[in-house]
Amino acid sequence: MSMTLCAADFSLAQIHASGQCFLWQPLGGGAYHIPAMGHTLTAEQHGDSLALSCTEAEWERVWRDYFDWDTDYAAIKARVPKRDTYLTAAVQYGAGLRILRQDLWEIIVSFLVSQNNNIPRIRKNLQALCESAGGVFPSAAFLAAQPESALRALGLGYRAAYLRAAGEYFSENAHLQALRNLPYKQAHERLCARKGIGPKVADCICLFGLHHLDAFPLDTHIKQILQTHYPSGFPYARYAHCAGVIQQYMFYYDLKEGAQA
DNA sequence: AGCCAGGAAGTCC
DNA sequence: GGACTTCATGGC
Repeated sequence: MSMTLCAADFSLAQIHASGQCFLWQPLGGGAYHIPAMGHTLTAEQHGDSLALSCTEAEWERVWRDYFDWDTDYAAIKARVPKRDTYLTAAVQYGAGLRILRQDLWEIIVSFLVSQNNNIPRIRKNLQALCESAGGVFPSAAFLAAQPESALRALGLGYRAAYLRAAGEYFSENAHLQALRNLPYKQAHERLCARKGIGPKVADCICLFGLHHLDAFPLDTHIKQILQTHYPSGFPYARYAHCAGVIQQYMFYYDLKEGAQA
């Protein structure tokens, strides 16, 4: 390890388990191997002590941004009123969560794979995709060149056709860049025009791939939570520009009852 | 055997 | 606009 930081509102274990990144490899003992942005990092956390395998220059150039280090999560948590006992508990439970700033293309692929799927199998599918691409994350051009049958052979099911179509469209790098330049609503609308991308997956791409914190993905967990704990409506207005983070606290809090590691 | 998983598309009305 | 149904796959 080449550097050590003091980490507040930050937990590698919680981030890894929270269903936003699927290729971290747990090494045991609080350590993770993290491939991202064309780099790799080994990170190990004990309490608020975070040890990293990178140089300070690489931290500043790559990982500081990736971990969303400079967003004030304490300020977001402070928006939750104490009388909201459910969210108060959820925020305390997932106090170390972050919305990583991951690569847009990786997020598009990841959440195409995620639809009607579960987290352990999403990991397996994405690992199989990486292995088929020679050990790196498959590029858009690579997916565009795959016969659908080759992708189905990896266990991707009907999502194989969606991945191929996305590969063809996003091989044009300008299409990725255009998304980055749009505000949330317009990015969401443009994403929904792609085959295999509906409202929920588009929101995940906006939140995790474009860091639009207004995005509020409504998956089966969140829909159920809203029915149970907010039958008269969720106070979206209270969480303007951070609803996506609040959503992530709720999602992660809900996972603890599910049997997913 | 049936239901669920970070859903979307197609087909009705 | 909504409410079904179908689409692969694996785990429980």
